[in-house]
Amino acid sequence: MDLFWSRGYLGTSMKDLEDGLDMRPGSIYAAFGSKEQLFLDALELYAHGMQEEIADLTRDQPLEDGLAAYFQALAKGTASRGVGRACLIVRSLLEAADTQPVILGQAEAFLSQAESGFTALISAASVRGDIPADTDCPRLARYLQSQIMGLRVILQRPGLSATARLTLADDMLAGFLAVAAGSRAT
Amino acid sequence: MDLFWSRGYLGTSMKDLEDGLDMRPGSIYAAFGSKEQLFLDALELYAHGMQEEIADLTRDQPLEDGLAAYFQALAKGTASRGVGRACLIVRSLLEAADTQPVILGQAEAFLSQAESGFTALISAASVRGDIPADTDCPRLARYLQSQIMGLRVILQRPGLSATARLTLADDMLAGFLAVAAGSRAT
DNA sequence: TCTTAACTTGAATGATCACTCAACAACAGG
DNA sequence: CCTGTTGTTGAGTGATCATTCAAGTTAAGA
Repeated sequence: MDLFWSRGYLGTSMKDLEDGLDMRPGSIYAAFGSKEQLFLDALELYAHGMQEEIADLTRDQPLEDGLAAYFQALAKGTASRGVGRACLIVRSLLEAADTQPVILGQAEAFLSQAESGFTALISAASVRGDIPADTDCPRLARYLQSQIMGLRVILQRPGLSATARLTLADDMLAGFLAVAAGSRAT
Repeated sequence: MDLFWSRGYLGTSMKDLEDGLDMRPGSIYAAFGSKEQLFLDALELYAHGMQEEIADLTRDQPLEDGLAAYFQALAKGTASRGVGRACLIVRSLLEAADTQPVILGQAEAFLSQAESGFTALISAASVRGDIPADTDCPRLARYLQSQIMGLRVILQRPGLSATARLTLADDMLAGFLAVAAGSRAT
């Protein structure tokens, strides 16, 4: 998975995979069927881990604190799946856009799944009282997801100072809270 | 440029370029030197156009209206360089991350250039009085840029309803204005 | 120890990759 | 009409691509 994450689907050759998995081509094909299927398996593994990470955000703390900690971790590069790398699903979505329909479809599906995860998170927070009770949860979830996407992409830039990263994380949280306070169901 | 934009650097073969440019390999190499150089030229062309687009945002209207129109255009897919495709520079940044250092460097440089463009835009808006005069312009520009990145990436998803897109654009603007109102220089 | 099934190996496959270059065409100045 | 220049052509280069498969290895059951 790490190989695909750092090099992308097209950028990862079977040679790379042989070395990374310490398997010979025959074994790889016996186990996974094709390079594409292996990639899809890796993508699913990644997406599954990300789902857990989303669910853990508010395990022991209110939404605001969980998000604050998450944004900070992203900015510092200490988040488990955000070490200076944009989301693998986003990466795959962009890479597969016009050329790899199967991968595109899966990436889309996993993003939709992640959106549901955020919706559940926000819904629970509104029940708990962290945010207004009449919040339009799917709508706010979509906003949150696109904020995280933007943050993770911009953090990919090598030349961005540590303070700029942290300030950006703060602003992201502020923006989210402002929209959360205002995005009521109609 | 359109070829690279839709298929990516690795996903575009010389065969594709021969067809797209209607040139034979010899002419392409005589004119551009290498596939990488051709890509860099295309990236520069794209970045240049984007710079103009940024500058035009507030040509005849206050910042808020210009951004609102831009977000709407992105959501509807009518923006000139946002027709359902994420930014080529962002795409290249992700694709080149660990494998194509030269392209990575250029993508980084163009993003930094775009950030300057946004800073100038915001600075002018604060002088004009659209936003508080003591705004931390580079900081707000970074926030705006990451919002646009997130928006354009999420709009790349095929399965996203038209109303969801427009609502998201509205929320983006609301988030930006809230952060703009609060992000003063210290 | 023999049989059998499951798994691994790595050389070989044809396709495609980015790239080169000797031959050729187009045309301007003399 | 020749000559020099500039640009184009496309078959050909070796490398690398994803993939296959006959042969070899391993291990468990009888």
